[in-house]
Amino acid sequence: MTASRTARERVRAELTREIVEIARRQLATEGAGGLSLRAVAREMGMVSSAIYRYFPSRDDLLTTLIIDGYNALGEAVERADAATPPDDFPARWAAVCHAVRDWALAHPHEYALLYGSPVPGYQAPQDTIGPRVRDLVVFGGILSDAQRAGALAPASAALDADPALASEAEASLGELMPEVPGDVLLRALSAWTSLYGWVNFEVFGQLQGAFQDNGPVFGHSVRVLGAMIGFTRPA
Amino acid sequence: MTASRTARERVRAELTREIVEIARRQLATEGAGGLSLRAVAREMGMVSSAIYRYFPSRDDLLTTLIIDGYNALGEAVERADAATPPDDFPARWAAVCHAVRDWALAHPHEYALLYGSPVPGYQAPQDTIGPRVRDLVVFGGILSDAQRAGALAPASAALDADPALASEAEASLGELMPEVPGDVLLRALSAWTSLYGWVNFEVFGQLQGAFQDNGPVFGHSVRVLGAMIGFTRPA
DNA sequence: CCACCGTCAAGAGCGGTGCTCTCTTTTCCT
DNA sequence: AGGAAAAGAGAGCACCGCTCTTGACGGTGG
Repeated sequence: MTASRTARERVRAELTREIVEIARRQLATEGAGGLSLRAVAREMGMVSSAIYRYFPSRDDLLTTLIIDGYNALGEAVERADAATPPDDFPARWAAVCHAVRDWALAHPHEYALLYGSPVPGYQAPQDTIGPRVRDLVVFGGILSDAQRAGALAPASAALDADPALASEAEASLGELMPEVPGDVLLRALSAWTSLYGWVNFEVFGQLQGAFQDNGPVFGHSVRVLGAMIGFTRPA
Repeated sequence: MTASRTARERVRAELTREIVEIARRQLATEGAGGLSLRAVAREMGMVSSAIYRYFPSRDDLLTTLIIDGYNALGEAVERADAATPPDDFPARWAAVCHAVRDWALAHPHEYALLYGSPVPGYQAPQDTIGPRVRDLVVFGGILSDAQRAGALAPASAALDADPALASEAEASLGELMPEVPGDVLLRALSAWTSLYGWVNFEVFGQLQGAFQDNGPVFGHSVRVLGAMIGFTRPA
């Protein structure tokens, strides 16, 4: 009974998958603005209105692509972290950074969809908040592990944060990265924004021609930021 | 003679200005994607094709808005820096940072146009490179001044950069911020990306709900980054 | 076995877009 | 005053997202 029903549902799932795939390819070549339901339909040999059986609107298709994007980036980051010795915290931080940059450079339009200007009139639904923080979860794990292993420098006295600020940071980030003191969380936040700031600059062409090869500069920046966070090498 | 000629040219300049103004208002309310030449024409009581007498394409209008945006941001940064005691380098750095953030939060759509995903199919012409770096020029001035005043910490031995990297940084950024050693330039670059990374996150809604008020967190982050760059307080 | 009913593709159509072309009107210069 | 240059008006092209209606297909209950 379900077999026959799934017969229909299977072709539906397959078509849905194909739509998303074609859409992603168009996204990769044309960018988010160039994604056109009619073009997807054309490429599938469908009529444009038929697409609406599968995605009620362009925004819904976009949402799917966004969620997929966050998941792809998150997986890349998770893989990079998992492939690094768990007690070498500077290396894990560097692995995460390079994973983010590499993925972004490999999928610039998808990255733009995730971290660029929000699509006008598009409001991200709640479904995106889970996948959206997968990279942050990995980063939080590294921080927590380092803290537990005593491999995180304490806050420097010269730069201690307002205690209220530190505790607010602990409250809002404590779930993702428990046990890490607020001071360190705030430093880590700066490093995190620097990572994504760099990638934004690079993907969006802001530092075009500044360096012959951005890779080494990025690598050095990652080391500097790791030191700012306070990671110490394994004993 | 020129008076009569300017009679026509004056109305042309006036209309051009009005087009840009309406376009900027639409940009502010609708976002870059919602900018429509037809809507601008409607609001002016013109026919859509008449707009093309003033801007040959939508992209050209966008370019004007972009240049204006860079100039507005640059001016805000310059003003903030000029209003700060010239020998208080941490304060000047902080002033620049807050100027960038404040302007971005006040003009989110214009900011998105400058630092968000590039508009698909749009290639920034050469005219933008001048205004584009006005903020960076200010930052470079602060760095150079601090260096000359001996108010910049030298590179820490533990984090010295590859000499080739440092010299490449000096070569590519030396014009904007002369006399600053490459090591420091690389640290400053990290701080700069952190600044814009933060503002990106905030303007694009990425850290929605993370903090009650982002302002103090940003302020602290700016102090941390200033310390990372190596600014020291005036004697 | 078959009639039924839900699912789906197809097509036409609406209002919108950027942009081009032609035609007329206005303005300026000689 | 007359001709050239500039500007506005209008129609039209190809595209877009999206909606509505129509007809066909196919799994399911009687």
